[in-house]
Amino acid sequence: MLITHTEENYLKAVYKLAGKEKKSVGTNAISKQMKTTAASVTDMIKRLSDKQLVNYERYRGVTLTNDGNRHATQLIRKHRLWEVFLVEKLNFRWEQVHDIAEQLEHIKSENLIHRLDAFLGSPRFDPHGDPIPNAEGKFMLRSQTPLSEMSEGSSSILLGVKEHDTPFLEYLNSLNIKLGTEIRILEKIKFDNSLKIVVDESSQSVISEKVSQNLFVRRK
Amino acid sequence: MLITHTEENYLKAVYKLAGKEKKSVGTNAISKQMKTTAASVTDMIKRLSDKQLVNYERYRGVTLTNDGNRHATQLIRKHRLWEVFLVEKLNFRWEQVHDIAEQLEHIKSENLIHRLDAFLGSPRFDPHGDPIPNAEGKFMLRSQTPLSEMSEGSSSILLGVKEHDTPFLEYLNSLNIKLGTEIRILEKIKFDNSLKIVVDESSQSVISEKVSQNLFVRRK
DNA sequence: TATAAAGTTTAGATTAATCTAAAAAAAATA
DNA sequence: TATTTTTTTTAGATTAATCTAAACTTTATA
Ligand SMILES: [Mn+2]
Ligand SMILES: [Mn+2]
Ligand SMILES: [Mn+2]
Ligand SMILES: [Mn+2]
Repeated sequence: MLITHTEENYLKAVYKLAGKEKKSVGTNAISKQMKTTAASVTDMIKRLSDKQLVNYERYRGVTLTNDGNRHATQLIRKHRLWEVFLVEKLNFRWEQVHDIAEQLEHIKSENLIHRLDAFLGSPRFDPHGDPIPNAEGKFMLRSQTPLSEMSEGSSSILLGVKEHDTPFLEYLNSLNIKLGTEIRILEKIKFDNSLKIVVDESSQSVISEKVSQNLFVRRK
Repeated sequence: MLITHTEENYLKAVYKLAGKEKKSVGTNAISKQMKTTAASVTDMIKRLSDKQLVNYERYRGVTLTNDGNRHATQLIRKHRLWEVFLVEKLNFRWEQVHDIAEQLEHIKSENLIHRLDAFLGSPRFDPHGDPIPNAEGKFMLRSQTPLSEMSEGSSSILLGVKEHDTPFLEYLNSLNIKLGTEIRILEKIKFDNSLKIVVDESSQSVISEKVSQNLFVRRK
């Protein structure tokens, strides 16, 4: 059964919004994510439901079927593998790859993705620290904590970022923060939960709570 | 100005059918190439004409404008670079890459193609021996002759193939013929112009005139 | 050169994907 | 519980890309 480019993007949106609790997703939430209108979403949901990719009842929101979930997971696999390719082989920086991967993830060829994976050495994480599901759709989980929950005086290593948008990643570049960087919390400012940090035991910065919530770390 | 996936495919079709003499191309020829109907072609041609990508006069056929020609050439550049990537880096065989490259050629990112070209070492020819235009759209020309025009007793080296469809390339594989292979003509059969050949001074075969017309060689 | 054949365009539909505006249902709240 | 607010759906259009059938032009040929 052929799934269009657009249908694939809706599946990804539902997957993302459902979270790991796989909760039911509403029309408005999808329309916001997809930058379309609620009316368009209702239309598309009916189509996905006809194709047995989502479970749908009027006014009740949608969940992915097993088929839909599998398809969404494979899209994420492709997206993240292409991001690794772009960074590792073509020397793109982590803030440049997402939009190109959004296009590449729709290329249809099982053989291609199988060979790409092998060429890259079956990476387990993408350039933003997100896990890459394997061919069967299984993710490698690892324990990570938002930096915002670490205590004053602690040192940790950056494992991943929550948001991947370019301005945020460029901001991290400007602070010399990248995957693997050590971050020590000098002081937590009580007033707004901003953090005074030391990056790789060299440069000192202050970051807002919002930034610290978007940095996933492990205790060093 | 945004050019759709479909519009790009029509531009490529016109480019191909016009040949290097850049002759005017008719509606039926395009519909055959694109596997659509003449009516669809007329419709699309009007759209391309509105976008100044083709010159069009009713009942008179179309030619590419400079813009259209530049765009078509860049598509061919992308297609052929991706084919090189698939063969050189992902170990695909030459008969497997065309359909995947048909998808990859539509990925939009100048930076991507620039880096891909560098990663591949700026190859001048693709896995089928077709020249890859440079970033300015210039092709490297080289003199090559169809094997069908070589004389009895001559030895030559395979530089390229005219058709790239999978069954033809698989047939060549079965004859141990690939780019760089030496082909010596033992005998030209007068009746149907089929050729008795020796491949790499080891295996002997008979190929039809049609096959020999699709093999481009240089005298050894 | 008149007629037939080939090639091309127009007319009118269809499908996917989108929109705005209005109606309907569910959820929140007074 | 009645009313208001929010969310979702339906109705009706629009645009890109496609089709079939019919009309029209150009080219070939008798
Ligand atoms: Mn991404
Ligand atoms: Mn990523
Ligand atoms: Mn090709
Ligand atoms: Mn090729």
